[in-house]
Amino acid sequence: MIEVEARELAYFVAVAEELHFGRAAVRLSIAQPALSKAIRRVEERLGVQLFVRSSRRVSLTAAGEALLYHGRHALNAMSVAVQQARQAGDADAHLRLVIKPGGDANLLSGILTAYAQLPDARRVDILFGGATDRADYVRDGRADLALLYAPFDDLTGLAYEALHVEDRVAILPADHRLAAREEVRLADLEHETMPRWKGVPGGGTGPELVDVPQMIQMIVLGRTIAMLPRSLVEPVPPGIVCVPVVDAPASEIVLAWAELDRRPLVASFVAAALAATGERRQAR
Amino acid sequence: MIEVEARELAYFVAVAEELHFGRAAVRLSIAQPALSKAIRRVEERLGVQLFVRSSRRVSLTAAGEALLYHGRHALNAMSVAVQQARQAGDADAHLRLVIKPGGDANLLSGILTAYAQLPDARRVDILFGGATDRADYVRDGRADLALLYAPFDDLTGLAYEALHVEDRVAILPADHRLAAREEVRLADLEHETMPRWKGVPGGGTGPELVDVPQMIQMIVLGRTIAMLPRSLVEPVPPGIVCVPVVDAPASEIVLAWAELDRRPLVASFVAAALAATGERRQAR
DNA sequence: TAAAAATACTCCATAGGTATTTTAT
DNA sequence: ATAAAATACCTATGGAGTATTTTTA
Repeated sequence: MIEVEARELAYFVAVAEELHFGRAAVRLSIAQPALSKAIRRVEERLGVQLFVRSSRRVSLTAAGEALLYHGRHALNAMSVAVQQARQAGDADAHLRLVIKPGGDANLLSGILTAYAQLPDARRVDILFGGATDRADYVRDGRADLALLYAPFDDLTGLAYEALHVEDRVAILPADHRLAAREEVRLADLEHETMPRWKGVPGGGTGPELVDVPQMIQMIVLGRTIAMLPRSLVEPVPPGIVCVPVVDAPASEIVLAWAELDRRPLVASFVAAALAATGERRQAR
Repeated sequence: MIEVEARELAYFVAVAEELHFGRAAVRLSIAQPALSKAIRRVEERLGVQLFVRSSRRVSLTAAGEALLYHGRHALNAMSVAVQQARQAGDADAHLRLVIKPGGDANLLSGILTAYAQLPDARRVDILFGGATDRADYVRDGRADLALLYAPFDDLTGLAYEALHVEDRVAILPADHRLAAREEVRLADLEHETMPRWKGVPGGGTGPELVDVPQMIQMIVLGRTIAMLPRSLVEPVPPGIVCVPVVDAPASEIVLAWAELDRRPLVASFVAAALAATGERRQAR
């Protein structure tokens, strides 16, 4: 029935990430021959080669790529199962909500107030995640809920409800050629310098930015412009102008949780949040 | 790092399903004391009790319920990882599409023809699943793609594209009081006898049905009426009348695949299917 | 020739077996 | 009284260690 043990899969993932048996063995705190043997064992049982080895280079086969991708997910699911069991044992564990500092569009206090009214309300721990990893907090069980932005965040594996829909604005220095416009279109911004966001692949050709204050700096200096949901630049700092981008896809603030997490505990919070923000949208 | 091995988790799931250490041990082909010890070991490492045992009854704790639910998913993910690795090693494996016999609304031949034109087309194996388990074929890796019905099938863990949207019709015997109507509303059907479908919890109060031909029988006999997407009763058999239900949520035929499956192989088929059916809808 | 993986072997931790006891209905 | 889980004890498989050899850029 069980073809590969979780430990063996973790060994494989370590080697696949390091592409070096020696370093992977160190990372796993086992000896290199034991690791070599374990991987060979797995290859034998699966009947496929996972690595192409030479004494100078280790690389993944197509089968190895597939096992790395799905294996990471399986290991994550194993650890989630353990965490959920632990937490279910603790009858009055706190709810954990992860947000981006300053990224709640002023919805949070209303939500928390509404939730606190419920008879089954638990204490809520607010965790501060980065711009890009809050979804992972939920996927790997470090948090129960997250405030995320659609369509920016990857919502794979999550269920969600939209709390707030807002238009997107171009954020321009006050002396920019488009700053006086009532509205702009995506085509107007086509040749403008847009920033890259740290940890996010793709994006524009401009400076690499870490957070909004730094972005404001760069815009005031005329080094870049940006396009964001309006709430992220409220209040509008001096020297900056926000112009609605009428044809950009709308941005949504969504409350997300693990798709598999059907605890009433979580549903209650979501219901309270929806009531507090007055939105009704269809859940997945 | 690894807190519970896959084998231990499988042991736990077996006991949780049987609620009996002896029977679970038989099912797992190990001795009962070994199983008792393994479960105790897991409980010890997790620091939570999973079962309440007496010599007459075994039952799950809240922690056990959580571990059963998430553990099943984790074990499934482990087995999917293994299967995907095996299949990736086989460079010209077939695509596996699961459908319900007669449930393709005549879309299938067009899709297959369009797909066969592609330069990277593989052979397509058509699997026949039951009314309710086709989604599971995809979730556990027995199939790569499925034709499903929204909102009937549970699409958790799947990504999908809608191929065809159709209205729902009330299926009535020719002598029914509503049979002459141009259209009906849900309220008109409120006190009618609706069938239960085998393997589907809930539903109406009428006879338990296995398939559409049997349903037709029961409707002709006046034992029940039903409401289904129109394509499932094409051509309309004699003695039967279909009347559109104007306020029922629309039914969609969707082409679904595992959310985590991002193989170009699958994407190609989906693209061909969309082109062949002429629909464009947003994927998840 | 040197870095790195594979092989050879040894050992022991532990999963699993059998026999028996304890427990709760 | 009895069904069923837990405990006691034993065995052996195989995972992991050290030392060494093989491989190829």
